Amino acid sequence: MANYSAALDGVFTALADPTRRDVVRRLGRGPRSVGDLAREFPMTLPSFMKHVRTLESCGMIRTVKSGRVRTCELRRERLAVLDDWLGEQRRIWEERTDRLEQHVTDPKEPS
Amino acid sequence: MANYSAALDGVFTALADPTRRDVVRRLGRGPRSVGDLAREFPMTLPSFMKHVRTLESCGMIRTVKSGRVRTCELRRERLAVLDDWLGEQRRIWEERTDRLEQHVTDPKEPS
DNA sequence: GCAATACTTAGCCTCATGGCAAACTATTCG
DNA sequence: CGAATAGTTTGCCATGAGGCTAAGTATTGC
Repeated sequence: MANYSAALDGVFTALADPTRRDVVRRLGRGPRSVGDLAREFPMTLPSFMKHVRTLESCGMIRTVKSGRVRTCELRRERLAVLDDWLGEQRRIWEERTDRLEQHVTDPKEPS
Repeated sequence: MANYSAALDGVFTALADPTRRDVVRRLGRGPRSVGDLAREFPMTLPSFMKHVRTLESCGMIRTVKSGRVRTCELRRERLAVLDDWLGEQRRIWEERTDRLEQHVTDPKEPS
């Protein structure tokens, strides 16, 4: 469970941008080519490609070039890092809640 | 379920920084003062305060100043926006999976 | 082969982010 | 009151993110 920090940095940063979240959402319905996706966003292709590269380098998507077309596919399993982080948070909260309840149950606990 | 985009921007951006994730983790164990927290990070107080403000303005924490001490408290419920987003993603994926399975079940489906 | 298509690369610009030091304000302790 | 404590404000800086245009490369259709 060591240090997922770099992975978390990448995934959270990638998803912090609405364009990239939108790409993830669209790719959820199935693979698409870069150009095909890009047409749906109000920016130039080079700009859009940066988002694709960002998503790829944090592992959220996989891309393959075949001929002159680059196809993007979502890597759903990558969101596990978010689940893990959320899970860890909740574990910490529950520990705390347990401690608090213990104080209530056993009021002669030293302050 | 309209447009959580601004909230998502804020929360994802806040959590994209390791210092801020760390603050969230520490606050999971209970409220702390700014100075108390700051001592555990290798940066100056003003720099640290920026992180606190970022977390506060996206709603991840609440802070109250009493006397000369500002106390920070986690707002656990704020992570619901992440749960919602993850949930929406999964819903989309499942819809897709259903469609794919339908093609397998009913192979005379037109291409 | 030539033109159109689908990216890629290069270079540039602007703004936001994260960090700093110095100086200031407001509380609290002795 | 005066000093120490706990933040806060200000101003500065370097870097990186996200966007653009222009020009280049590699495929594919006619």
